[in-house]
Amino acid sequence: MSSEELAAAAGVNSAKLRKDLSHLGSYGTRGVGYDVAYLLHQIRRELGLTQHWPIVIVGIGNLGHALANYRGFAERGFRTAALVDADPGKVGEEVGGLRIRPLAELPSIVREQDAAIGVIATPAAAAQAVADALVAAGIRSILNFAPAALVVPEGVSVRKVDLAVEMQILTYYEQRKAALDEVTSAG
Amino acid sequence: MSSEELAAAAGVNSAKLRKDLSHLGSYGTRGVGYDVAYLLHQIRRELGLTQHWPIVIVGIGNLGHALANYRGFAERGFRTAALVDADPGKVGEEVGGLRIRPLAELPSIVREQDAAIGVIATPAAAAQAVADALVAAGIRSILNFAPAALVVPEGVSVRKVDLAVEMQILTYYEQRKAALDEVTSAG
DNA sequence: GCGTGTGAAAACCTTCACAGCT
DNA sequence: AGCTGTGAAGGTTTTCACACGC
Repeated sequence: MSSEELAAAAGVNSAKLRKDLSHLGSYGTRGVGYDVAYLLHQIRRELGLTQHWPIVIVGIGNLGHALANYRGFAERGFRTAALVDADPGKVGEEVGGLRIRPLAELPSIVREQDAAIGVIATPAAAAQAVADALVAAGIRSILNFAPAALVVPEGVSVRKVDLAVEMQILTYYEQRKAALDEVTSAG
Repeated sequence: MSSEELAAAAGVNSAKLRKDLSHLGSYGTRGVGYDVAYLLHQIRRELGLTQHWPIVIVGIGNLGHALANYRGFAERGFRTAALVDADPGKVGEEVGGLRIRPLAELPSIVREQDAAIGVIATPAAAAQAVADALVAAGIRSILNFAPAALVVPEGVSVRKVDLAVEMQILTYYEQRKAALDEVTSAG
């Protein structure tokens, strides 16, 4: 398959796609294109998608529930190793085949399961304390769904997903579209 | 508050923060800093966060459930106007105080509720068909949680949130950290 | 004196365009 | 002939650094 076709499928410029792929090495054939299966294998290897990563979800509210039951993770190389909640009323409850465990067990969970990623699905007010607990337990990668800016030590990676912000970005464009419509119909 | 303090809180460079704010106008005072309350008001106005936006959630599985019950939206100016699912078995069921409605009702929902954003929380296989239905119903902004690249007409905005990709980015860094550790301990 | 607002410089990213391999 | 891989060009974003107003 040519870079032109791959780029069209991905919605990007073909030169960009070729340059990006060139960072992995020369896996294309001039005059022919790319062997998609081989390319996928190389990309997976480079991105570390060939191994399975155990994750710990903290905060089993609505979002935590959804994440615990989400099939997409397993399909993409992630295994939900444990569920944790600070609420003693929730501890012991079973969600998606896993028993909810207390925050205090984080260190042993991380050790036993060799957990690589902590997912924070708590309210914003609890997020920093949970992040501190995850880091203390040995976690070095955090995916944060709480609308809070986390402070973590050097060497710990944090990614934040803020659902409301995603929508706000859409409404910003929506507003601009509306303003543009007005100008257009007036002019 | 100075740009230095605001930048530290946001985790960015102070010059960048000042330049970004300057696009909204001159809301700071030289030698003093910014009036945070006034600044927030100006930012909210510019970003269109002063009005409430009705949203429609399509696909009431685990994620759809979580989104329907998520409090964070209301706090940030979004109102869940309707829940929609293609599964006749789910239609009529009540989630978060709203009755699930069939896909066929999308046009009337969008008209009656003046819905601005469609949220796709379906499996990947259904995502394009749902997007087409949303666009046909008059929606011009889509937030897509399905791991699928949507094709939409000019003038329709799409944002994609892929939870597995977020984790893959973390594991990529994790892998690089591990490789670096090896080199360091070997050298 | 202090901190904003902003030209200019530096860094970074994307696209062009074509030499070179199949 | 056709498509990759990549220098060079063009564009955008980030940072620097300082004139200017409080």
